[in-house]
Amino acid sequence: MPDHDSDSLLNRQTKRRRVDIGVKRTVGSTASSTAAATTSKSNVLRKLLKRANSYEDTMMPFPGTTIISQLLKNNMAKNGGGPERGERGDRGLSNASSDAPQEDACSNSSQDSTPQECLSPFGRPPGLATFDIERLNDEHLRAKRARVENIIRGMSHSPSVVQQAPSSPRGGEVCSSSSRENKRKQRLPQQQQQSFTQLVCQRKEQKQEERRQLKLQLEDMQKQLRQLQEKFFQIYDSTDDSEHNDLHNELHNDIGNMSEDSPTRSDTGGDDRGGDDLRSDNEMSDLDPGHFLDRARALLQEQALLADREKPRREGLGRSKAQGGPGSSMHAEGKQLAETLKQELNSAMTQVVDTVVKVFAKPPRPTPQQAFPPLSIPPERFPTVVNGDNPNFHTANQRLQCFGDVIIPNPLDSFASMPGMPGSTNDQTEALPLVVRKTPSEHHHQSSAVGAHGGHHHPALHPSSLSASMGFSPPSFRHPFPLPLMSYAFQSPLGGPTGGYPGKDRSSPDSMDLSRETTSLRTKMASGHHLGHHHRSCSPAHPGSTAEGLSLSLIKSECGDLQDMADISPYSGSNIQEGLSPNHLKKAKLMFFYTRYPSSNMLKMFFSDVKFNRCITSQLIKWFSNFREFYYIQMEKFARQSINDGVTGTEELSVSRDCELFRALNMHYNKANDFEVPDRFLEVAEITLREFFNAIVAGKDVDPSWKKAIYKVICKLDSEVPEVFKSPNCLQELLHE
DNA sequence: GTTGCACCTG
DNA sequence: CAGGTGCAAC
Repeated sequence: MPDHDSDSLLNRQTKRRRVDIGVKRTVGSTASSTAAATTSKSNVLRKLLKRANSYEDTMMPFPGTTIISQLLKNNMAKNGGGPERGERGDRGLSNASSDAPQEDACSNSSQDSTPQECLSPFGRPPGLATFDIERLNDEHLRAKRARVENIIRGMSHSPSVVQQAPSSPRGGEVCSSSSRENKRKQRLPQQQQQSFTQLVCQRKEQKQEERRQLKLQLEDMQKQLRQLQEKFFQIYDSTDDSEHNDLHNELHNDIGNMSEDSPTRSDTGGDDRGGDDLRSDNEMSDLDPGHFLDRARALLQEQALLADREKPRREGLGRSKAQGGPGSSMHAEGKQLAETLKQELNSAMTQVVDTVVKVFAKPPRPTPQQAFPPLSIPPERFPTVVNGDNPNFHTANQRLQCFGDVIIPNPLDSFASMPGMPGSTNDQTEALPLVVRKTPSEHHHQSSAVGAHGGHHHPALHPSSLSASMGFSPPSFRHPFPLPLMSYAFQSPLGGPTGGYPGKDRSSPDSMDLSRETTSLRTKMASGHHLGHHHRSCSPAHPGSTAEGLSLSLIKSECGDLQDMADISPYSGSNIQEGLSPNHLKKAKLMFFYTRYPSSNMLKMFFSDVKFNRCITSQLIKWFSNFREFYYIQMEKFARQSINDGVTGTEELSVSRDCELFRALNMHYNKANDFEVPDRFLEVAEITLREFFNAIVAGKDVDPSWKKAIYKVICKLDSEVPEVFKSPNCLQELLHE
């Protein structure tokens, strides 16, 4: 036994070393994943775009996509070509952005659209039924046919349709065609490419024309704004020059910026109104309507703010508008002017919106009643970009929103909830697109009561994932669905026949922004049964939060639901929680004073108010494992310390309630010190300490597995946990004694 | 194949 | 405290 043990443990040690390497491996994989991060970003985009494309193809396009596509394209352009460009840089835009990597396109197609598209250009034979089918086997002819089809299709497209297809923001500026077409084009010989290029140029011209129009309109708007400004400053410049100079400049810059290329702005994270606003205005072409709206909005707000600033100046620092305050005539006047300005700006903005919508909606597609009214995206969505948040993130999500919601009726009423909150930059809405409506059948447990269909979940959405990064502090809640989970769990039904969440998509740009818990959870979920082994990790705890239950309960329940539905049957009572709460943690810690190695059954008995599944069990076990870890670390530490202090025999070692060791332990397991630690624990602690002491003195600690013997001893020292702990209310009962 | 554990890491 | 990993026992 000892031999075997030492062998295996040595072996284990080497493994441990490998674990260390494994850590490095983790780092390495992290590195590779970061290296692949750019790739994955684009993967996600591609996926989304591809989906959009496929939907465009299959579902009959509607104007919304056109606009969105345009927006996205602009956004992509703004982001310095976006991740796509970065990644595919050498694939060359020169070779026409149509040069979508074939394999990639294929894989995408295989995921979300019909496989044929990938296998053969004849995925959509109808238009060419007259061709001899028998010759399809001939590779050459096949390619030829593809070319012809392509040309025919291209010619049959009305120029304005160009706008409709290009949803590929991957810089499909020149050849704005769908990815499928891209695939085709790949196979085109050069001569054919030429005629196609002609087409492309035609379309480009058309686009330019539209841009010109837009530009004109925008210039018009700028004029109006300037007039308003001047009007405004005529009055106020004299009152407080120093104060207003900044804003004045800002406003002027804003005006200037409005005609700028949005890309530049977004590249710098948004708020670059620094003053290089005199950039050449040549390429108005990439003007982003959303951005324009945003700027207009910002302008409006600034002017309103400007007007407001006058008041505190006279009334003190209060931010309240103090309408009834002792207003001077100047004050009232300013206020009135501000109101007027607001109104005018509003109308101006409305006009702009209408214009832009008109221009972008121009493509002669019928307007199906779609759940995605053009530009129903409130301008408030865009300030986030300007505000300096990661533009990639937002734009990516906007894309998600666009494409995802286009297909599925907007699941979260996200739009409905947003108007009326100008400038609030409702952060959680940014991630809403990640949510896909859950089908009732998939979520028939308590969680369904959480409001999958209620539409009220988003205020507390993904508390676990976004609260940390965005300072979003969820109120007490019966948590909503954890978004990443949902995005995983229900991706499959939506992902087309092949379905499934691409396992390789480990580090999507979105997931990178999410908490690691949920991210890795999704990862694990995605990896299917591979998580079987260490599923315990599937429950991100949320100790920092005040509410009980928290998101972890739902996530856990998700975990349980998805992994073993069978485990959760016995509980349907209303008192059964789905997850472990901070109180459960506290209780577990107190239980540790009695038992260091509780069995699963014991845990189930003592946490009877929790709906057990494998995840819960694992989490509880993990808790105790962590407790032990801390416990043994302390023991070793104090044993070594006492050795250093000159202690020579174990009889000198004792653990009393006032010794440092005990205080450390008590602080850990009984922080509030509102529980009286049983004497038995002191005994066990003393024994443990002495075990460590002896082992260290004997030099056993050179053996990498030297602790194992100690563990063996300690695990036998568990004592009965008082019945009180079986009560769900044990904490109250215990702590009030 | 599952489960529980220790270890390491963040 | 949780994630991840390897290992061992069942």
